Amino acid sequence: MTNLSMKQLRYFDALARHRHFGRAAEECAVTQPALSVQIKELEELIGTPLVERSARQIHLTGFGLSFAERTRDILRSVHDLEEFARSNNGQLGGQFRFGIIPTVAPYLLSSFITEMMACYPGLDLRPREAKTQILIQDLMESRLDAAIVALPISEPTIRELALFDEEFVLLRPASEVDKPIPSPDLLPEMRLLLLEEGHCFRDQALSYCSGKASSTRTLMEGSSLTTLVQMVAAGIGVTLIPEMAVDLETGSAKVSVSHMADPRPSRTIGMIWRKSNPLEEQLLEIAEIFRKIGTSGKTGMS
Amino acid sequence: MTNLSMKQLRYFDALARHRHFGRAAEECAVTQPALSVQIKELEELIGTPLVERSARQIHLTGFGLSFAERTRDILRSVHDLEEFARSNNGQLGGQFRFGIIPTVAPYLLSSFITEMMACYPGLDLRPREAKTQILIQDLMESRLDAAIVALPISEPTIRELALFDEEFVLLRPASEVDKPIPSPDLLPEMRLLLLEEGHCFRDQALSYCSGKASSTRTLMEGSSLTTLVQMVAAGIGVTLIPEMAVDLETGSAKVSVSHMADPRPSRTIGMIWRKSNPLEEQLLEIAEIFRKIGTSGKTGMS
DNA sequence: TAAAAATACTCCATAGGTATTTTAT
DNA sequence: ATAAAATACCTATGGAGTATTTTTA
Repeated sequence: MTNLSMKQLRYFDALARHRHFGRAAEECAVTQPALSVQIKELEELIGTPLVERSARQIHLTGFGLSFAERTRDILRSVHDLEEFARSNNGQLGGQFRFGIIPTVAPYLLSSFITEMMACYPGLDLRPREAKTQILIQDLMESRLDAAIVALPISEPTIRELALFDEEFVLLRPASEVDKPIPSPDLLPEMRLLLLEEGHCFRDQALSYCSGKASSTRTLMEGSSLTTLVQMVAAGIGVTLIPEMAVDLETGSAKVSVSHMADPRPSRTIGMIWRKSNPLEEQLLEIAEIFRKIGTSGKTGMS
Repeated sequence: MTNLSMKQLRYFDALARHRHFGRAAEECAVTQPALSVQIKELEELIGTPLVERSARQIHLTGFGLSFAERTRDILRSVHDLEEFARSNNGQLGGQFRFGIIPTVAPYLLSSFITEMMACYPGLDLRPREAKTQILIQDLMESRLDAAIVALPISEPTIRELALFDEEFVLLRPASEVDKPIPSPDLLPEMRLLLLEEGHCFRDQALSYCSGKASSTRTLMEGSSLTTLVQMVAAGIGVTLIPEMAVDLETGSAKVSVSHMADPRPSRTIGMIWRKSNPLEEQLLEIAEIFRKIGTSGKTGMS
């Protein structure tokens, strides 16, 4: 005698409803002896009679009645679970835990969530905003299913898919609007304002300046693009921001926006996930949604 | 592929906790391939991957996480059910639905319930007060597990167990206290007051009067012993009541209580249940409890 | 006597074990 | 190269079927 089995519960539930071994067996699509044996084993297993047998009609014992109620509850839960699973056939389901870096989140996350809710009504979305390294860590330790970051990230266990490029534009104080576009090398001398350590965008901007900036002591740091923009407006220096941040961040600030000379600086935004994730097909679908969000309204601007 | 099995849920739950096929298998006391196969079949059954396999570590998919939560809930319910059953090994459990006739209930039911609650703390007591015929009907149709009635009831499917006899005593107006004890035959002429049709006690009293009373038009009926006692006190007639009702019913009434001449009238109170009830042993225990209640404080009175 | 459940026995499906291969780090 | 899961194959358990007996109303 091992453990309670689903079969026993199903058979007993049918018996409790029909009060008749033959009809219960019919409902379960087995023969009467098969059901009888299972019920008997169930009673032996739990050590208490559940059924009063008699020739014409059977009854449940008082204990059997209580047992039947609980059994029914359990079977209902199991049925719900099966439905929950089947309604999800091959689809993404349950939770979708995804990360997004802070230099993208403010501009795309809300649209993305809106779109995702429309495409996957049952999905439990769990967004998380953090710097790239944190996201990669979370991804590899399975606290996230996917993340939106700047590529490449070059982790052997991580798959990366490029979605779109975004240009960096130069922000200068409004007073400098008519000055010529500086070369990348000159930016540090103009007091290039950067995000604080740890933001990938900082590194991307730095590398654009050929790394010279690291030897420059005039640059300052801010913890968000909004802060940087305000500092530029105050005449403290210049900065680079992703083009998609322009509308939101420069709306009321006294700054001038300029494209750098070719080759224009840019970064690649992409989605990453564990290579071992078996739902690659669904993740590609989601990546397409994000690509659509990231590129809409952009045509003609860059 | 048939239906979700308990085994699959147990294996998956272990896997979700250990995140390791080998250790999950160990916990389930099976080999790793056995568990792997079951998990794979579970995934096929529900049509969605639950687990991300990789060489060093495995993870659950977002859907797998949700599935694991529900699985755990179900297994907890099942475990509770098993505990509920085992805590009850061969004991009476769940509901105990019992009936009791109105001419016994007021005097013994409260003590009986108190005692039952002490002896069977987990038992869900469902008492029901009704006339004998109703109780027998309910018993045979399995709406009751047992009943306290006056014997015999002589139903072939019903087992009956005598518990104790109770004497009927004569109640006359207080003014008649010194008159001699009448013979049974004379009671109708003294205006014998009876319970209304359907009470077994009415029939028992009538049969004591040798059935002559049925041809007598002077008797009156009341719907409760209390009513009869009040009518006797008002001088309307005489009545017979069970001895155990004396204390409660005659406390403040102006009536005289007399024992009839030998052979004193009496009835047998007993417990009845379906012969098919498999818990006879437990029912006998309960019957003993009722016998104790019914005979306590009675010694020396009859 | 008849309806219904239990029992006896046989068979087959399937769960599980062992040995091995595949995979990913 | 190694740890871990998947696969292949075989065995044994146990669940289900058929035929029959027992029970009881």
